[in-house]
Amino acid sequence: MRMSQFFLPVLKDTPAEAQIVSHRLMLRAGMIRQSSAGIYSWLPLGFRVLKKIEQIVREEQDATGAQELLMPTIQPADLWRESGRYDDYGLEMLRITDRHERDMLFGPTNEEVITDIFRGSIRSYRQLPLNLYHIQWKFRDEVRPRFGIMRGREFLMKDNYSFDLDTEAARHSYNKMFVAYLRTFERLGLKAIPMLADTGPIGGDMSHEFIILADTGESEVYCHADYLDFTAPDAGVDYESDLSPIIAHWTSRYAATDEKHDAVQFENEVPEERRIATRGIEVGHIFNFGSKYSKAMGANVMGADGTEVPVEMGSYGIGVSRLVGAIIEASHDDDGIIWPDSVAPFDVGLINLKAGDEACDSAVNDIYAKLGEAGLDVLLDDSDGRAGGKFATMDLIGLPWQLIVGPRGLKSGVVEVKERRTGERQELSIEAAIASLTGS
RNA sequence: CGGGGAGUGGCGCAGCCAGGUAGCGCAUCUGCUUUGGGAGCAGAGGGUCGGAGGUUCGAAUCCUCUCUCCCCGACCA
Repeated sequence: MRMSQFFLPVLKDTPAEAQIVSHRLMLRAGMIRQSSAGIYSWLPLGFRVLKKIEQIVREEQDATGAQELLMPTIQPADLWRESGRYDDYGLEMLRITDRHERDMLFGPTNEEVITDIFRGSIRSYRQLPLNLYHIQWKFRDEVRPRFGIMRGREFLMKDNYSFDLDTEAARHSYNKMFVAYLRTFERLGLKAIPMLADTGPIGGDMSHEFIILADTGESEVYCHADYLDFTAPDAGVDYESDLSPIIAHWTSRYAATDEKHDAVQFENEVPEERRIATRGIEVGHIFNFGSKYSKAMGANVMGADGTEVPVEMGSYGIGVSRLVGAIIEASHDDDGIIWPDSVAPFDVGLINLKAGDEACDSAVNDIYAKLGEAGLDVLLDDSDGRAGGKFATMDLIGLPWQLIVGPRGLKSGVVEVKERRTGERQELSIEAAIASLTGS
């Protein structure tokens, strides 16, 4: 992509409304624009990142055997009356009336719709287990949206729903998602720590929030520093095998949000120098709720013994749009964003320091073509701006690598490769620079 | 929902208290010079001052109502 043709409205000044760093950087880097409180448009650069994250989430879901579908944003109120949540959900639910005066709503979540789909088509335990997910926009009419995309009213969420015959099978479905989440967040370049979460009236230990540590997080969290060195299971993990050892490992140290925090236990279990007390951002939440919805909505299956039982369900959410902000909170410096390779909107920023100069233009066009052929996504700054502005913009939008081509270097046959994360620069021949970026 | 703050050109702001017909920086456009970390000079364009009502000879400025946005708190699978 040539920057001269790319819609990238970067801002030099920080917009007054933005308080936290991810919000400021997303606005400045031309990733989003606010439409109204808690509702944003995604501009091309931001949308690229959103899609990259979405794709990683999708791949890790598919690896577990979960199947993607797509449910609507607008749902009928009647389904929610059946589950009993129409009145319970409160003002956070955006209620809509259509032209026939039917009560509708913009879905804040999808348990009712998925349960309706399930009960209409599944009759037998032989069709289980089943895990369905979608990645869809949600709307929750928060009293006070804030932190830009991190706590918006409209947000993109991956949510899935597992269906099993009994609690043992449901636990396995739960464990699968636990492992998939560890892998997903690791691929996104994040250290996400599973923390025991409140299960409400359901009880039990089958609910975890996945939290990344960040000063700007919304909740206070306490955990053992060992978690920072844990590594997620690799891609070869067998989801049909017994996953409980992995879960045991990842729940072996103290980790709790303030609602579940026990100061005495924390001090007893964690040596002082290993205690982490900071703030965190919730990026995922997995939950088993048994037969709460299946009972209320009549989602039953016939068991092997010929008796009909309500299906055991769980739901699992990842805040896809929130992750964009969360990654920035975890990875930035004074100059701007530092994208992990896996979600960067482009792989390389190619800077032509002197557009219009014959030698620079031809070298840059040649490099651009070769990097493209090698499968890299390149953003070429072919504008006729000044060097300082180009460097500042490239640092701001945070592409992992910069390749800087200027008349001075070209005279001695070299270009500069800069790693955004470390700031390290290397002068290399054009061929060597291409080779280092393409890994060949 | 309680408390606080703000709406003036695309962005950041001044002007408001002590009413007199809108200004600064950045950005944009033109020209010249410049060119490796957000250039200089000269010129130009762009604003129903959030909206509605009122007071006044005259309102960005005073009064009333209203809308929107932000911050703190409460709230939040």
